[in-house]
Amino acid sequence: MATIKDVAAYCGVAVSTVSRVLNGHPDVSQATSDKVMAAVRELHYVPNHIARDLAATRPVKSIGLVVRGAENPFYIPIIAAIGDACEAAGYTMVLRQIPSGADEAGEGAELVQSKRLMGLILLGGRFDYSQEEGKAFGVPVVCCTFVNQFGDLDQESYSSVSIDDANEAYRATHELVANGHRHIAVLLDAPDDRSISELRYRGYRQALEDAGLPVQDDLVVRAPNYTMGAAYEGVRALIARRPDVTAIFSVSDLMAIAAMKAIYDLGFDVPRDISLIAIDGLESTRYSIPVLTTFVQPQRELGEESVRILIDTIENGAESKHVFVGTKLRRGGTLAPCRTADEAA
Amino acid sequence: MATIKDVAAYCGVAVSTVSRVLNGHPDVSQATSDKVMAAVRELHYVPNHIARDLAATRPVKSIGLVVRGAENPFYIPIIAAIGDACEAAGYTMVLRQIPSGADEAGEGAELVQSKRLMGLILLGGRFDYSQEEGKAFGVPVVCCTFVNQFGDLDQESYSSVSIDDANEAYRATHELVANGHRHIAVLLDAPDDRSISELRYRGYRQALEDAGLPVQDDLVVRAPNYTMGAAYEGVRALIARRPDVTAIFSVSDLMAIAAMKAIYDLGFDVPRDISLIAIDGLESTRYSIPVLTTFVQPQRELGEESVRILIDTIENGAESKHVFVGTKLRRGGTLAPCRTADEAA
DNA sequence: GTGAAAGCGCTAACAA
DNA sequence: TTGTTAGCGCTTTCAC
Repeated sequence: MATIKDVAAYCGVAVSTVSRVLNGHPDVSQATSDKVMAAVRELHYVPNHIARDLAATRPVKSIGLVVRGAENPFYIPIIAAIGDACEAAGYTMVLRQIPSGADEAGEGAELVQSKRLMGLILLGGRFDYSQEEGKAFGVPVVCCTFVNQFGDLDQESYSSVSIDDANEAYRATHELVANGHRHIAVLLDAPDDRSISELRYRGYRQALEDAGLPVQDDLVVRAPNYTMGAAYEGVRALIARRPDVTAIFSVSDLMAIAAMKAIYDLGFDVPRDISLIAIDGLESTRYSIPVLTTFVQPQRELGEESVRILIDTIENGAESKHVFVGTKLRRGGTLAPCRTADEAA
Repeated sequence: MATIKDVAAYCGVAVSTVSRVLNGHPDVSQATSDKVMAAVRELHYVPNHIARDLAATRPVKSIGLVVRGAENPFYIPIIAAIGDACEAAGYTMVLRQIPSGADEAGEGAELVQSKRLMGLILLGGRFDYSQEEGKAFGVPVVCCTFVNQFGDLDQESYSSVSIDDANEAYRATHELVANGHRHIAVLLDAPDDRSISELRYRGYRQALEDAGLPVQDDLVVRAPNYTMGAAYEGVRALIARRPDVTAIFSVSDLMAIAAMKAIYDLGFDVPRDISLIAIDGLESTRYSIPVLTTFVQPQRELGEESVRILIDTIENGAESKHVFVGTKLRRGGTLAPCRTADEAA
């Protein structure tokens, strides 16, 4: 494999000269530059990034992206947007996928140090980082799609870009209430994971309380890891124990799709018998029958804003900030007024 | 940031000693080892991968994965499987996502050289590599999910793991024929991209010919980039111009879902009026109503087998091979016997 | 405008 | 068992 030395030898100049033309430094004669470039092509020379990064005194523009649960299609456009934004800003993105159960704080810190990264974006992480974990990173951190709500981490020590989960869940649940629904179930992630699911659950409860409706445990369905299979089974069980349920708020699109199937398989109709509303806005749920009614998250914006904040912090020492991006209600066909509203009220 | 020198100085030994304990080499006294490990913890030392890789004389176990069109959910489980398999084999996976239009052969070659990778997996690539492109890699290459059918690349110069696209498409189309369908449309990717879509189109045509049915251009729907939106519009147009169509073979699950929606929105029923069959087997299409009938690809197996072959070639110089993995027909509810079979025949 | 030389952090002979 | 030393391929002063 050709090295910079080979190129230098090939055209009789010093390696430093080759380095200069390769990096577009001034003070190189056109003739030398041409000669070097010709040699580069001739020898099929490709710079070795490993050596380049090691030698570089100016910091290498690179950030890490730790994705927990990358099998979730919701993250795909976000990851793509982050990749594009990094590319555009001249940064290299190092991606690390970790299983749902893994410790992304530790993994992230290790990644940052071993690859000498200048910043870190956490996608789909936990909500309970400790102060110590926060300090271990040593570089600016942005939490994408979530806020560290349950830990004791200083809000000044990191940034975040997400939707206002509790509030959006409140809005979703309120849509159901406003349509006359009284027996409203909720489809959550596995028990007590101190995550997005819990925040949305709070919004759901608040909406019920504000409407003067009771919060009932047997209207709660918990599907471990947001899986469709678990959601499907959970909703079947729900309908069996609570045949009076007329609406379901799902914390994710995919679980709502599974719920729809469960309802259908039991011989009921969406939205005639049971209404459905969710949060996420996956592209594919525009093609469900009927179209899923859901609060669409601006996925690309979530990713782009995360990169913007991170780079601003890295390059200009900008203060940390926590931004909420808005969602947009896609009015599909899974929500209808409650037919039994009067008697149920 | 602490370096190996700091650790060495901290506990009064040479850097080589630190290096030895860090890399688990034998011939280090327990006492020294303990001392070093303590210092490592004390100083929060994390080895610098960049320097390590540069210095390593033994080749760094790493492979590249170039994914073209990573926004396709079909690839997610494959990427995850490849990542897991690499991890298990002690290899580092470097992922490069590139847009659908990009030149993955060039990108792949650049990636391999600049990061000094030992092998390359191409996911979702083109089908027409030239011999020259093949040589440019310089390391073993495995094409995952496709075979280089249209280029003039030697079959001995690379490996591949995929389904037998033409054959599976033949089977899918044949299922429709066997159910009495005579006017069978096909839902393809954008025009003439010399890709999977074309191979499947071949299988479709062959199946029709073998059944003595004509291959008609106006039964072909082409949706650029496999997008759902294009598939939806395309199928609406298809039904408008060919109201006699009773079945559609889609080369991908997602396009089939979009087709289903189009059929429904036009007031028709699946499978009563139009039957649907596809290839892919996405998890989420188990929850469509009715369940999509499709040939399920063993996604994890595709990824794992690719890694196995690549590493075998790297480490043992194994010969290149081309393996076909099988699919499994998931009999959902989108396929029914043709009601107009008699008159149409 | 160009070359010589030092070193980035680490590994791996080779000595001791 | 441990220390010394020479690089890995590149960037970057500092001379010339």
